[in-house]
This record gives sequence, C-alpha cells and structure tokens, in this order.
Amino acid sequence: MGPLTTPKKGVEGHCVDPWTPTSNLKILISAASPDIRNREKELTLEEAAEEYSKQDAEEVEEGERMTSRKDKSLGLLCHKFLERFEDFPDPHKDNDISLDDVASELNVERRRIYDIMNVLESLHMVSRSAKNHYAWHGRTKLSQTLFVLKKVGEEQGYHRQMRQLRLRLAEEEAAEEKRRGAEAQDKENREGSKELFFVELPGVEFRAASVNSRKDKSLRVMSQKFVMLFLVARPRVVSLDIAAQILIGEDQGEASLDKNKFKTKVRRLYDIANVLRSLKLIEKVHVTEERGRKPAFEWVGPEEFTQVKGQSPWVRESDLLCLKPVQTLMLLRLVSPDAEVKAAENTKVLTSRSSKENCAKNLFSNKRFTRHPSLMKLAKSIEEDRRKINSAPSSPAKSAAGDASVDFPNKMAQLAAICKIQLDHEASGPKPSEPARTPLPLTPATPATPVTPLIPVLLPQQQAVGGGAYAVYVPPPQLRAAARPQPTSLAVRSMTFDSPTALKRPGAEETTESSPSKAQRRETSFRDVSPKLGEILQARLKSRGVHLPSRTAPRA
DNA sequence: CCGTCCCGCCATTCG
DNA sequence: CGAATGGCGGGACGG
Repeated sequence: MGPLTTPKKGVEGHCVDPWTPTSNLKILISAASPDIRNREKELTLEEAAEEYSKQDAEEVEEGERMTSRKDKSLGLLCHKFLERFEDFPDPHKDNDISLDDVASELNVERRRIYDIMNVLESLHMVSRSAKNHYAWHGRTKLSQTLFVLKKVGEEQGYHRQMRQLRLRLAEEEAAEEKRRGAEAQDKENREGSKELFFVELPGVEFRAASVNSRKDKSLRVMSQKFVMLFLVARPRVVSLDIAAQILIGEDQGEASLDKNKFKTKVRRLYDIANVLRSLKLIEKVHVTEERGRKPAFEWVGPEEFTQVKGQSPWVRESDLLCLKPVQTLMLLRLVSPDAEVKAAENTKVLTSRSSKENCAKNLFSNKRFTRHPSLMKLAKSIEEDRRKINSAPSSPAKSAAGDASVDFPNKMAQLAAICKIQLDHEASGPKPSEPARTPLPLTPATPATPVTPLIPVLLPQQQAVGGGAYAVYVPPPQLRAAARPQPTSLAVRSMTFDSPTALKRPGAEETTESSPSKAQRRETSFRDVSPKLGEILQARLKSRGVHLPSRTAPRA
C-alpha cells in the first residue's frame, strides 16, 4: 500500500462516524440558523438527494455506510456549505465564516474547504477577512461581479477565441487522421491576449500583476475565466475541452506541454464546475458533434445583471467634484496614458504631502502596475491594517473612523474604474438614442500603449462592511478594432444540446452579434447610472489641457 | 474502458 | 519555524 494511493473505502480507522448519504445534511440543516432554514428545508434536501444520485429509488439501505463517492463530492459539500448562509445576508450581521468550524461541521478536511472558498471568492461571494476567516457576502455582489467579468471577457475576445476553437476542433476531427502536431497558425488567437487580465481579490495586495508570479494562478483566476467564457459564449454553453484550451494558452506561454497540462486543467475545471453547479449558475449538458458527445456546461445563472438594485454603489458625480488636484491627476493617468507626461511635472509639487496621498499615488499612478517590492510592501501594510480592523475580536462593528486612510486608495481606484468603463463605452459605441455621435473615435490620443499597462478596475462596494475592494486587471483598451469577422455563426451549427434546459430554449436568439450596430445591446452602461459623470470628468480634464476621446459634441 | 474527480502529499506563503 | 494555503496528479469509483 503505497503512500500515494487513494485510501480504499472507509476502512481506515480515522473515519469513525457512521455516515449516511443525507445524515450529514440533516444535521447541518437543523444546525443552521433557524431563520435561514425554513425556506428550502425540504426542497434542498430533495434536490441534494436527487441531483447527486439520480435513480436512487430505494434508499432503504439506511443504516449502512453507503458512503459512495458522490456523498463526498465537492458539489454536495458546497451545497451543504451554502445552505448555512443566506443568499443576501444582512451586511450588519455577523457573516463571519470560520474555516475550522465549517470544516468540522461539514466533516471534511480543510483542503476541501479551500477549494470551495476559492471559487466563491472568485465570484466575490466571500472574501478572506482574516487568517482562518472569511466574510460571507452571498449574492449581494454577484451582479456586479458578473457584470465586470463579462466585460473583461469581451475585452479579452473570448467569444472570438471560442468560435475559432470550435471551428478548429471541428476541422481537426473532420480531417483527423492527419496527425499534424504543428498548428502554428495560432496567429489571430494570440493577438491581444498575451498578458491578459489577472484577478486580484480583496484588499490591495497587487502581488504579481502581470507576469503571474508563481502563486495566485489557479483556481481563483481560472474560475473567473471560466465564468467569463459563459458570459460571452453565444449559446451559453461551454465544453470542457474548449475552456481548458483557452485557459491554458493564457497563463503559461506557448510552451503548452499539452497533454498533461490539459488533463490537469480539465480536472481543475471539474472542481470549479461542481461548485458553480451547486450555485445553480451552470448545469451539465452535452454537446453532440459529429464525433460524439462531449461534456459541457450551460450557463443558467442570471443573464441580464444590472448594477444592483437599490442605491447604486457607483461613485457619484459629486465625488468627482470633490477630488483634489492630486487625485484628479491620478485618475487622469489611469484613464489616459497620454496625460501621464503632462502630469509628471505637476506630480513633483504634490508628491510629498501626507503619507496617505503618497501611498495612493504610488499605488495608482503607475499603470504598469509595478512589481516593485517596495510598493507591494506598502500595499500590503495597508491591507494588513484593514484586516486587523476587520478581525478585531472586540469590535464586531466596523470601526468607523480611521478608515479614511485606507479608504482613499480604494476610492480612487473605484473612480478610475468607472471612468474607464465609461470611456470604453463611449469609445466603442454611443447609445442609439444619443443624437450627437462621433464616428467611433478609438482613443485617438492613445495609439498603442508600449508596455502592457494593466488598468485596475475596482468594483465599487460599500465599504461599510467587509471592506476592501477587489480588482480585475484588464489589458489596455483593445485598440485593435474588433474586426467583425465573417458571419460564421455556422461554426456552432452542428451542435445540439441535449439537456432538459437546453431543449427548452428553441432556436434562441443567437443571431445577434453579427450586426455591428446591434451588438450594443441594452447592456446597462455606466451612463445609465450617472449620465453626467463623463462630462464632468472631461471638463476637468480639459481644464488641464488634456483631451480624451469624447462622445458629446467636442466644443473645441 | 473511460469520464469524473476524491484524496492527500507536499510546495508555498503567511504569521 | 510551524501553520495556513492551495497546486497538483495518482488512481479510485461508477457507469
């Protein structure tokens, strides 16, 4: 019995508790907060039982440790985990999650919990708050997260990549016997997707910006990418191999020592898919191609995510008006590389003020996000402070004051993100209703950014609780016009989906996208939230002698 | 046989 | 240094 083998069944002595498929679940449910419980009590119980053990017509074998593999699946585990929390928790309540507690209550090794937490974290449903603790956010941020993920996914040209891959794979199958290992025609594919975006989570640790420094590679990032694929895929279906294919090309360079790497990637995707599935965001389906059926998943989560109901968390114009010179400057630089030069001089003067300004300046002034050790250290200390406050045993409630210092950077980034998004929208296409429109001025001032600058996009979030903003690093504004390719939507023609849900949607509106103008769906743009922000910003900028791609009638 | 994916060793990073 | 994290892939399980 080698040390490297999966222990057989439950013969080992350490598995002392009599298990039943659902016993664990029951205990959990009854242990869950009473106020959360009712709603789905029976429902979830059934679901769990059904979803994970199809035709289990006779669960008569009660007393036996029918601890089949499925009872320990990540999916079920995740399901059990999720049951303990509300989808939309009261931010003022104690939404702390203790790894140890969860692990023991769910009867699993910590390792498994990490798996779940990682993908939940990638969706911002939780965030690490302290050492062995996470903060539960539920789905309160999901909309925003998806919104951004989708956007980034589009910028990444994922839909295009997928289309190509599907096409290519289909071809390969057709002319299969030709074992041509050379597919150097990666051409278009590699275009703008060299460094790609990178995802950071809570806090300000910009560790490993672009050239993925060792860590923080897998799960979290992979999970986000995976989700992006769904949000961008035409028929909202993504097959594992295609996903793996795309996700591989990104991190590691070309030298994809495929085969093994591919296999590993797929394994990881299964993990992610499983928790995504218990989140009811995706569903397993099969795509039937000429060459048999392939496993795939279909997005069944929200389609039209808006910016969150109720009070919009977005920064308001008033915020912009309150900016101090330095701040505006920083913002400027984030949004427009060109301004950098001009800003450079002014910077000197404003540089040494209070420490916080310095800090903010350092963190956000340089777009090519600096792996500079000193900066990272700085960022880290900030984050640390925040965490301390967060996990202070004595202060359940957020410490109100004193946050100003850490608040600052976040705010700035937030602002930048918004401006970036808005500018992008304006540059890529004005709203149909807008009368005044300039003919697609693709950032005239910024022809080609030299060094892949990563623009941090922070999703706004009320820092009342949970603190810490998270970021999604995106590549420079895609300059390359998203060349409207041939109307090849035929690529997916040969696919059929055979799953209950897939069948439900006949035809489906997938023809879109081929129409350039129509491509701008009713996507909720930032403008909807704060229509004047752009003008205000531009006014400010102009007063500084900077010009940005403008949408409204350029008055000069 | 093969699609899934659990399990846990052990490298990394944190404190 | 020990503890917390989490990459990674062998090979078990179920169909």
